[in-house]
Amino acid sequence: MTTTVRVLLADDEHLIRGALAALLSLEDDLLVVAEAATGPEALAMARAHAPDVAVLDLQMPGADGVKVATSLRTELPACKVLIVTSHGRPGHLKRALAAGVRGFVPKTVSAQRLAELIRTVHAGNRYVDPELAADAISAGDSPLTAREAEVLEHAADGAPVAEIAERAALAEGTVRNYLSSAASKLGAENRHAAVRLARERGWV
Amino acid sequence: MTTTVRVLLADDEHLIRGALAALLSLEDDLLVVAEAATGPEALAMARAHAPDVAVLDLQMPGADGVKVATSLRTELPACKVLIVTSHGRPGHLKRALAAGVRGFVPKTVSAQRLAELIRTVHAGNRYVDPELAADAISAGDSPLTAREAEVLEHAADGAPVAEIAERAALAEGTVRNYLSSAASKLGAENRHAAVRLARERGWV
DNA sequence: GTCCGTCCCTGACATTTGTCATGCCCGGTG
DNA sequence: CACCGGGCATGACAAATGTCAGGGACGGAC
Repeated sequence: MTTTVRVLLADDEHLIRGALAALLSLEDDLLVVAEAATGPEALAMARAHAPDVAVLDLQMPGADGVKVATSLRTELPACKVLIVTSHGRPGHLKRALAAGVRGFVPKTVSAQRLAELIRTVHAGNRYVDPELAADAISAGDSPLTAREAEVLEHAADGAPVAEIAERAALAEGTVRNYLSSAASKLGAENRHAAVRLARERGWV
Repeated sequence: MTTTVRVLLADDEHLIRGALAALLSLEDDLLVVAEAATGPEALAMARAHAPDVAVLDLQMPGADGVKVATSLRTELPACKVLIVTSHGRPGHLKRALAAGVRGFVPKTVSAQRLAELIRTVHAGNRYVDPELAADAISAGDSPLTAREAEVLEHAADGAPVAEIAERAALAEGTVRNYLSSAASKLGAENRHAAVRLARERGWV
């Protein structure tokens, strides 16, 4: 005998969410009990409906899937989290696993496969997409120190050094130093390319 | 009496494409005759099946929705194009309309609404999402000259000026000049922020 | 035809950014 | 304890970037 799995669906794209809800409803052991379009909404819905499995998009307005997962971990430990994403960055996978996420797959999987995976994580097992896992392993850990990452983040929008220095409460020379060492660690020509690379790998 | 509308579905995310195909099939006047995951594939499928309406994702590997639309316009003038997108940048809408696209909507619409819109464009009418249209109008036209845009594009990945100069066959001083004027037109502090802004508005 | 505005292009100069040598503090090792 | 090694922080110098004034080409207005 199979019990019914109560599912929460969170994705900012109505089109996908609705379509997915319809498709998952075709599986007679899955029941979509709630939908959400933003991070905070997902959290509220989870509190209200206490689903067995939460399917979260990685990028949502308000709070991303990993942040929601972190909150759920403490508030609803019984609720398993499965993350789906369009652009899989290595660092995100690592953060997701650290947040107690049970599954991590790209949106290129079929709905059929997603249904299977919902059952898999509900049964207490884990699953991460092999390709994303390989990427994460080959990309490895972030080589950046805490300050380097912090400064790089402040530099992300192309702000001049003076502004970064003020925001980080550091001397300009120090900021330049961190940016420079971050860039060389990442193999980038300059800080802007470094920002791009760090973003791609999910390290900022 | 309503005739059957033959639809081509192109999106790189299996999950969405499959779900969408299933949902649109519920409408008895819509028939999904082909699916594609990349730009070139969409083009090939369109040639093979000559659909009435092509529903294209804006961002796909190989060639984006607008490029595909441009090719379709000459090869299959009878095929109406409807573009769906997750992140609507003002400039994209403009380029899309210039390419003869009949509809332009964000992925936040419901499947029900999408089905209606497929009928709308099939009937020969146009439809663009009001909010996206408002954004496009308020953002206005690109204030950048041809050269400014070209140089800005070369600068997009954070390359040093010397490299940009070589790629564009210009003196370094000239390149700096274009970058500077582009930045000031966009109200950016420096060229990197300028690149970011131009991207957001879809001007590069 | 001549004027005016705009785009395209350039080199010289000022400013910002990247690199280097250096010093402090802290935790782990012998 | 004395000695690393690594992260944190700084200022001085070299290199890249941004700014400026100006010149040539072209098209539309008068």
